[in-house]
Amino acid sequence: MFIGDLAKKTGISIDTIRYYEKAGLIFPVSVRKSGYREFDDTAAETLRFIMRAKQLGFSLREIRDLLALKKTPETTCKQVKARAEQKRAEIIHKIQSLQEMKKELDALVHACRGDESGLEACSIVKTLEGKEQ
Amino acid sequence: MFIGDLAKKTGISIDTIRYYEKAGLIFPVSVRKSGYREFDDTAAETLRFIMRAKQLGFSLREIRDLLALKKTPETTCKQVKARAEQKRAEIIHKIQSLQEMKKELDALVHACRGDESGLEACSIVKTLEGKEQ
DNA sequence: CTTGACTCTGGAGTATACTTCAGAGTCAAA
DNA sequence: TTTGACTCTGAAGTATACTCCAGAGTCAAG
Repeated sequence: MFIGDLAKKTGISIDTIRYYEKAGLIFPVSVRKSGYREFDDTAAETLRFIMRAKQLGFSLREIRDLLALKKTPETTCKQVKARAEQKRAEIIHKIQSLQEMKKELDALVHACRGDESGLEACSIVKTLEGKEQ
Repeated sequence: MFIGDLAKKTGISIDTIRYYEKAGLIFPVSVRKSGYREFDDTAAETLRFIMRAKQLGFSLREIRDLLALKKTPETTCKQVKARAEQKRAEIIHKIQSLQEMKKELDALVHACRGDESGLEACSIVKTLEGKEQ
């Protein structure tokens, strides 16, 4: 699979894939003498992981670290586990923040009639008027 | 409260606060003839909201939209509710993605002895070897 | 072996989100 | 009223994450 096929398969542009390779996030399984890169399906999986992680606010550097967990060749088992646990804690924290935000929005949405009436009658707005500028 | 006090209170730099003001995320309660901005505690709350939302992968534009939900002065109740529900759906989606990631990390962490042994013995690495490059 | 689509490298350009700076003016305690 | 810390504006600079481009070379079907 050349880079164009991978791009089509994942919806990520060729330039972005090359950028990710320079940033150490993804690697071709082989490179021909011509410089042509060849990829396999795990590359597509990795790209999907990158997209998901990006949407969740992880930087490319952090994503590179997450991916590195999966192929560290010179650290001990203990170190690998410690990094996995740290990332797990970060993720739990993000989930909690999002759940707080969701709860706030739940309260707003459920209190609101959601009809064509003006804002004077909107309970979302009423609820918030006392709290925000 | 001047901008420096707000900066100390929230840990966000003066310049960043001014940048957020230009981007329409935060506003002083008043501005003196001298140009000096005055803020109140709701500004600090807003800044904390911004920090939280940023960590979760929302762009400044999206955060501005979230904040705008709280003070829309010219739309109908229905429109406000629709936007709240849309943001709620986005947040639910983010939570689901994070929970998938957490599940993956859970499996890795719990399967791992986490001792000083080399990577040949590390179950995290073993688990992933078959899946990633 | 030609041809058209594809890929390469390196560098420049763009959007977002800050960050720094200069030079001028403001605040309020003493 | 002086003084030292603080604030203002506008513009330039930085980091991250792409995005685009030129010019040269490669691939594989016919």
